[in-house]
Amino acid sequence: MPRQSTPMTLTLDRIASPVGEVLVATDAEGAVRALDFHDYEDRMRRLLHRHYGPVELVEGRAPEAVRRAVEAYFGGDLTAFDAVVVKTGGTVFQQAVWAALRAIPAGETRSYGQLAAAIGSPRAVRAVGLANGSNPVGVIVPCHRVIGANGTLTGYAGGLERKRWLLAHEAGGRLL
Amino acid sequence: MPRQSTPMTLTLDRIASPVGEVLVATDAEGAVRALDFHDYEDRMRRLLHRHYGPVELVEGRAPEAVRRAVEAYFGGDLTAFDAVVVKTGGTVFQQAVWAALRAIPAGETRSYGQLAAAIGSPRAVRAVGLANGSNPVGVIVPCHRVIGANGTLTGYAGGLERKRWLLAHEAGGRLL
DNA sequence: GCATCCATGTCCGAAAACCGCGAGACATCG
DNA sequence: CGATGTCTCGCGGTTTTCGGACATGGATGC
Repeated sequence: MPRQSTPMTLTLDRIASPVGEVLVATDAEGAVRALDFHDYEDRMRRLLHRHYGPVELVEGRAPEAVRRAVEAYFGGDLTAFDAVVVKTGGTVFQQAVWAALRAIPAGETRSYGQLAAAIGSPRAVRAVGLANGSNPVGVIVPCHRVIGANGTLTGYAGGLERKRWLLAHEAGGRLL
Repeated sequence: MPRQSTPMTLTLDRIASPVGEVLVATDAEGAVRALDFHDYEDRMRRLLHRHYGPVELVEGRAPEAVRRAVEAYFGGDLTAFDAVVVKTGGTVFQQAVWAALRAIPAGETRSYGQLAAAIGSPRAVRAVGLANGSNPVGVIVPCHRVIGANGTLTGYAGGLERKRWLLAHEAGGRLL
């Protein structure tokens, strides 16, 4: 619950993708603070507000490196995000989860339990799901690579349809 | 509710005064973050923790300018604090109250109602009292200059005895 | 004057509700 | 029998809600 009074300013860009327009919020240093799909803009704002307090979003272009990475990823270069810098708020636990997410290579998946174990809290499975669901930087921080222990997709903030698409995209044609 | 994980480090100095030893916590820039009397050290730590999360206090000397100001004030130079920089956390409301406090000249007093009106929330009288009571920077931010509408001293975090002394000190012999 | 009572704004701490899970217990159906 | 489905319950972190507390200040009634 941030109590700061000085509002934070981010740049909001919109980039086309096969699964709909993507919103990207970058800060003054060019780090990505949020990424979401256009039909979840209010959710994005809510998350930003939760973490940083009052946030002002001004429409504008994200740094070219970021734009190129997004387009490259959707074009098929699955490692395009490796060099992108993201910055997040959130609790210690959430940061741990999100960091662990970025360690999952494209094309692979993990179960919520595996992820929980990876951060040292093997029983915090549901908490992982919760943290996953409040990930502000979609796609780049690949919360879509986490699925149920039995292979079910279970849920995705951008809609299960997109989760399915992303996983298929990353599988490159292999299985589902 | 600060969620930062990196602990903050402050310098804790002790300065003698006619009403007992005074504790002063200053940050790396030399700004005063807390000031309290020695017999309320735990309260000071509690407030610091509330505002900044984990705080590490290392014993050491405050900047000379701060030390001199404290000694000068207790020596009779009532304007000695004017140039001292204080920095506080707290909610928007609290910051407003504390800012309004510093605008009260030495030798004068205000009622809780007057202060509430001054910050634009005329009915937030009790809230002002509450904010007053959680002022981390005693004496410099003169919460002791606020008294009941009928002239009662009503309360002081450092003990009513000290409040009385401070007001008498600032009145310079005039009345009570 | 003095005791009582009440409306008031803000903040804190405790408690409850919320979940993008997962394991186990059963039931069902070939 | 085994594969599959539904259900129940415990799990842990976060968010939300709620109940008091309070450095007041008026309005009342004696």
